Amino acid sequence: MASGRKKSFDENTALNAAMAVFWQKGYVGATLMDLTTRMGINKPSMYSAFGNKEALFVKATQCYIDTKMTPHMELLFEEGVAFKQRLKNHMLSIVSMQCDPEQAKGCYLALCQSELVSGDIPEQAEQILKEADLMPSKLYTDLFKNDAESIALGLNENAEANGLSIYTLLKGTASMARSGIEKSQLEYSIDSIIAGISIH
Amino acid sequence: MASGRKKSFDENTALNAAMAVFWQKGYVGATLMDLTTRMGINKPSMYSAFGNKEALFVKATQCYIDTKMTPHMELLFEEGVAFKQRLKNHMLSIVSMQCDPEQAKGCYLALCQSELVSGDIPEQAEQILKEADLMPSKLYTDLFKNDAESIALGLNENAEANGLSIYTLLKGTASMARSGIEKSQLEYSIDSIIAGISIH
DNA sequence: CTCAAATAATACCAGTCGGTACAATTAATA
DNA sequence: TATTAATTGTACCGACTGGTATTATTTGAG
Repeated sequence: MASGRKKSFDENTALNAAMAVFWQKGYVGATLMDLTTRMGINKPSMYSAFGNKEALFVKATQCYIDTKMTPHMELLFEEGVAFKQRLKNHMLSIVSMQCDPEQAKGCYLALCQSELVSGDIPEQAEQILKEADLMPSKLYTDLFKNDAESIALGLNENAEANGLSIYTLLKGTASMARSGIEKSQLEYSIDSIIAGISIH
Repeated sequence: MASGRKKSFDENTALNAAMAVFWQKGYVGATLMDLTTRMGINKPSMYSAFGNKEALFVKATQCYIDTKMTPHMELLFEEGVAFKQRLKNHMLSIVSMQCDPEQAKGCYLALCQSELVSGDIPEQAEQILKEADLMPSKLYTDLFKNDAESIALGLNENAEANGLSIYTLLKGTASMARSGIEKSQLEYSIDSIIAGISIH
């Protein structure tokens, strides 16, 4: 059996490039020209490797979740670190990425989720974006509800509202980051929201 | 002198319809088809009345600022209302609009500002969006710096950071609102941030 | 009633969109 | 080395983009 011409590009490298484009331009705004140019391949190669624009987007989004979002989560459960400090470390880590000048500013997911209302996002893309939006809400709520220190502090009483407050502020920092604000200017708001939820 | 055929549509009504489309789809996502259909006119009428897509966008954006954004500001300076209560009233008023089911969810400006990074926004549109982003930062900072009650509470010490915290949270609520969350679920985060900035 | 001015409607323009057919290359197997 | 499978580059498709030329319609003034 003959085995054919070797692929001249690395799929994972190309996928990361596509992720960077969607991160910058969103789903609708990213054209196949933008994508294939940054991926360093041409259209037929993209279509044979990933299917179509929507399938590429789904894979790029999953890649973002796995490599850019999930890593911040373990900071919430670090042993030997006080609850509020864990919360702060987690949020600082996210804001740090949102403001990182080496990649697109803000949050890939927040950007693309804002496109959903337009009605121009195909079905599977819509689904993964909506699922990704539910995940943090649930995670934060569970944390406030179940963490021993959180319970000791009485923060489990308003677990859902506390979780939503954290998530809301992080969406705000994503938006601010996209407008070009520096990380150092956003740290204060993290302290504020953590202090604020401790009062109610 | 002959005076010609009467215009069959109201410019202000059409402009409000255009505003609604940009609010839903952003600048890039809003096509002339979307716009003219919702405006109830055809392309040549739009071009003769407003110039082109960019000029229409600039007018629609100014319309949003004047009719949808500015009205919330006076709540910050209402006589006989305590400082934190003024802050809360102001923020609740904004979140109420962001979640209003009668119009597009979230914030027109936040949505379109998120498109700036893509590089696909023409010059004048970019300018008005950037200016509109600086306005709230400055307003909140000045309020914390100069308001008598704010000074009495010591909140003028971190005026800029406090102002940025408020603005950041409101961008977060805009993003949450766009995802379809209810107003009642966001009120808690407002109390949290106001309580939080009082502590530092 | 005629004429001129302003509007509206239709049709069209070049450029770009996502997507694909087809032919030219490349490489391993027989 | 001939064959065959896989990837590449080029050229193209219909649909849609923002924008406009042209024609048809409506109006008030003379």
